[in-house]
Amino acid sequence: MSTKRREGNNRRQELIEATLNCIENEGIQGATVRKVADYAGVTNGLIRFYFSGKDELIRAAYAALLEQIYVSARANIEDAQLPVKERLRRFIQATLSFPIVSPRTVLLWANFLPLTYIDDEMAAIRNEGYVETTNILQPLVIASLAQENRNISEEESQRFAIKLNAVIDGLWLEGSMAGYKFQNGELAEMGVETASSILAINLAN
Amino acid sequence: MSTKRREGNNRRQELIEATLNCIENEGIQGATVRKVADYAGVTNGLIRFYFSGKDELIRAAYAALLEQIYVSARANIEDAQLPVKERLRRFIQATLSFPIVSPRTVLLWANFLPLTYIDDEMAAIRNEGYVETTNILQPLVIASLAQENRNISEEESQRFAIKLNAVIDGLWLEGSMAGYKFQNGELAEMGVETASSILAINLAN
DNA sequence: CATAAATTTATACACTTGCATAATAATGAT
DNA sequence: ATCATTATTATGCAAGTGTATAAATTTATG
Repeated sequence: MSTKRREGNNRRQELIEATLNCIENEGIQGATVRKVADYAGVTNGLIRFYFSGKDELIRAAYAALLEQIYVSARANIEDAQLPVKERLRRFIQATLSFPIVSPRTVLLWANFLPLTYIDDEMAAIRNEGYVETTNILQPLVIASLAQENRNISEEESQRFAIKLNAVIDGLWLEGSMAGYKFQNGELAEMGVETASSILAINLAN
Repeated sequence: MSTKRREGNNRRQELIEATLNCIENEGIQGATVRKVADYAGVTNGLIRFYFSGKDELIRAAYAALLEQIYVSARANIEDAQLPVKERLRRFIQATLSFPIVSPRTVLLWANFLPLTYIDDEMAAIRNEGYVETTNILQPLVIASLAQENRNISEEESQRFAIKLNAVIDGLWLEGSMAGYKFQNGELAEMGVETASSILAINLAN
């Protein structure tokens, strides 16, 4: 095989992407160093040049996946100028749209999840982003209800956040695995509707 | 090793249970025929006496898991004498209680899920029970709302069922993976509350 | 209790796995 | 152009994989 050199300095990122593609198509058990190398169009030895071993590659791929999800989820809600209710609505809509809603994302998530119960370092990667995501909803809930002069306890707001989070996760699963059931934007619409019901507030625009 | 013979005719079931235990603890990649045999306290050759190969063992284990989930979910709702609202409430409560809510169940579910996208026979096993479960909620929704003289379209009832299913799935995930957050029965209570909000009906007793 | 059938173990084999190491090729500095 | 550095391939190895097969043990049957 002829030795091809990278143009930029993106081999490491390419290998991570190849890992995700391989896991998506072959499953975590099918993701061997040789198959990942195939997906990247290189030979297996190269992986050990950029990663200390397979474990580090898998961990890097998991971290990259979570990062991609977080970036998509937080799109458009950072703008502090926006009304709170609109930020809450946008968060729900973004989480219930492509690319978060897709067979690929849910498959990768499901493949990695068990590893976080076996490998402590994988658990740490998961927890890093977990708190972050959890703490998005609760402040938005508190602020949105405060706008309607509804002041709720800390405990109540936490339960609201958990309920909203559950609806979003459940619709994400259903939309990702049975996407043919939903028209464009329908899933996000149902998410906003349900969140409105739970909070007894009108989030639609 | 001394050859120990079974008392009853339950070796096959024991091997399936051992497979589930092994996958729960070691993940699907760690579930080799030798490790499964260890979990069952036999030697690896025996697996081939009861199953045509590893694939059949995995499929049997997946089918057994789904069966266990379905049995738990449908507990107490078969009784046609019960008021519909109570049957709906019981279904939600059962799905949001042990053993469906547990790290084991969600871990096994996550480990098997990717296989249903790779192996057609695994996909078939999943689909067998899928329609069955989906069709539980929608009739209960229609009947519950009809009791309040609210007649809804087929499409509307379907959307309600999808929303309820999403809440249940999402709470199931959260409760299984972060069970420490919830007191006894709290998860089921939140499920019934949320379902009540979505349907604009009082399901609590 | 002797013999056949059913169950379980033991062993071997070809193949795959992650990883190590050496050889080769491409790049950059001077 | 030369040479050191970086990147990539090629090759090999020890351990683990699923599976096949024969041997051993237990149970059932007469």
